[in-house]
Amino acid sequence: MPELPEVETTRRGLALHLPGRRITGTRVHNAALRRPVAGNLAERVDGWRIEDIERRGKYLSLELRQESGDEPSRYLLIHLGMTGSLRIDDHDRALKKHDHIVILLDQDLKLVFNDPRRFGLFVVTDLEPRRHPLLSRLGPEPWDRSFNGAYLYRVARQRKVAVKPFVMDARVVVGVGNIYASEALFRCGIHPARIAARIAEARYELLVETVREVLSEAIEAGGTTLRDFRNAENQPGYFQQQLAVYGRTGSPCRRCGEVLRSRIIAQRNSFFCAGCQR
DNA sequence: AACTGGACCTGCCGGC
DNA sequence: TGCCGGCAGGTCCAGT
Repeated sequence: MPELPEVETTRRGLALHLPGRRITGTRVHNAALRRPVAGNLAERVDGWRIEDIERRGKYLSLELRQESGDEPSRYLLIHLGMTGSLRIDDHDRALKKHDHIVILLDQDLKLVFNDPRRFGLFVVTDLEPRRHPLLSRLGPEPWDRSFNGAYLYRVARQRKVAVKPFVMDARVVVGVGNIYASEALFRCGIHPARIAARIAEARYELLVETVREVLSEAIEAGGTTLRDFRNAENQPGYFQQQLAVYGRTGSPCRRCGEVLRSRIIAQRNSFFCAGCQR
C-alpha cells in the first residue's frame, strides 16, 4: 500500500488530532508483525503525551513526552508495510478485522493500527529515530539538497542493478516504491531496466526532478488508492487517476500512443513505454 | 561490497 | 459454486 505519499498523507491527517493527546492505555490484539510488538508496550507508553508526529522515508515517528517534562522523549516508530494503515476513531467505535494495535487516548479517541498482511512495524524506543538501526542507514529524503543528479551519478558508479531497483533502494533515496519508480522513470524517459551505472549525470538530474514532481503531485492528490489505501480520515487518495504507466499494461501510452508494456525487474513488476523510454 | 532469491502474511481475482 | 495459482503498494536476511 504505502509509498512516501501515502505515509505523508497519513501523517498530515494524524497531525490534526494527535499532538497534545495523552495515552491512557494500549491493546495489542496481534503482536505478530514483521517483528513482534514489545510485550511491555503498555507500561512504556501509558500516561505519556504525544508531542509530535514526523515522517522519515516510509516511517512515521510519534514523539512521546512525560507530563513532567524533563525526561527525554520516547518514540513510537511505525511502518505500514504493504497493507498497513492508521486511523483515529472514537473510543467506543467497533474494531475491524486486522486491527492489531489500539492506542487509547484522552478525549475519548483511539489510534488504531490495521494491517492485513502484517508486514508493518510498531516499535517503541528511547533512541532518537535517526539513530535507530531501522532508520540510521536511510538515504536522503527526495527533497533534500543532497539528493541531486551528481549524487545519484556518483552512487551509481559501482552499481550493476537496473535503475528502477536502484532508485527504490532506501539507502539511495527514501520513499520511492514500485508505483512511483515506474511513474518517475516514464516521465523522464529512462527505461527501467537500464543499468544504473550506464546513465549520464544530466539524465539523473532529470530523474531527481521527476521523482520530486511525481511524489509532490501524489501527496497533493492524497496518495494512490489501488485497493485499500485510506488516510487517517478514511478517505481514499486520487492519484491513481494520474498514473501514466503503473497497472496500464496493454493500454496506449498517453504521450506516443504505443502499447504500454510490463516486465519483472528485480522481482517487481515494472511498467513502461518502450517508445518513450530509453 | 553488491547482488539474488526467498521469507514474511492475507486477500482477491481469474481460470477451470 | 469452489478450489487453486498467481499476484499485490515493502523490507530484511542468508548465501554467493
